[in-house]
Amino acid sequence: MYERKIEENLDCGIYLASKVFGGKWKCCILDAINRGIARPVDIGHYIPEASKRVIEMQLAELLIYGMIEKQSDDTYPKKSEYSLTIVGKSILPLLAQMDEWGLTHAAFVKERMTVSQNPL
Amino acid sequence: MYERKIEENLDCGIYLASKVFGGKWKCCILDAINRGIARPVDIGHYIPEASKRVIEMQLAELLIYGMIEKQSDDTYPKKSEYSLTIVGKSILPLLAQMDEWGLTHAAFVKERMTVSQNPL
DNA sequence: ACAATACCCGAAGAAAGATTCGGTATAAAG
DNA sequence: CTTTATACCGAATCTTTCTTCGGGTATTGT
Repeated sequence: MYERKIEENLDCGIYLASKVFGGKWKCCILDAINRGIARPVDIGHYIPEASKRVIEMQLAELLIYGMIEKQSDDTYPKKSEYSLTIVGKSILPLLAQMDEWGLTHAAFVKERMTVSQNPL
Repeated sequence: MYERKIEENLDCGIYLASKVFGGKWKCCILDAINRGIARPVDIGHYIPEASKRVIEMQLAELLIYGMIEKQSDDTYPKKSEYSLTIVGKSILPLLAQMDEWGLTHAAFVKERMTVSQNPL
């Protein structure tokens, strides 16, 4: 079984928050589910750049953290549906603000990145 | 020179934002500088868990992105001082909110993590 | 001279995270 | 009976990020 090597600081709010929704596509997944895109296949179509596997893994994480919940009727082909929990919904305003900050300052940041030659 | 393999999407505000302040200690560094802890040595003392090197690297990144600026009078031993730029200050409310969200839901998340046996 | 201090940098390797590929399960449709 | 569809999981490999260690520079104090 996998065991983390480097200690975590879950008492830092920012650290905990970024653990919960800091994966490569978690924000997009939450956004998709919030828009009613409930099933893994459809989330995959909504975010075509993300690999199928990472969506599965991050859905699993979000489930563990209690950000989303799953309804899975056992008809076949399986049709799992995910929805946001109350706690899951509570981060949406935060994501919206991050997005807004990013879009507002995108030009500034890009400018700075090209001026200094470093590719970060 | 290091070259990124995987394409980035800098047009997503969240992606850009997390690129700018998403490193392991960038938030803490910004917090420190905001509190007037201006010099690398002192930042290091303020965040003893962070390695010296990562602080240097993340300071350099924040400088490139224009979140902080450097005053370096060339007396010796060198005394560089960092301060937040206007743009750098503009993310502070966001960080405060992330921290608040994290602290508010820390107990919930930790509970969920222990109930499901997975160590993430 | 020479240590001490403070900042910065490079490079090797470890750790975390993502990607890729393959597999399981089940039932309905062809 | 074979194919198709959907969800999920495991493992190898690759990419990115962090750690660790060492070095360089230039001044001040001994």
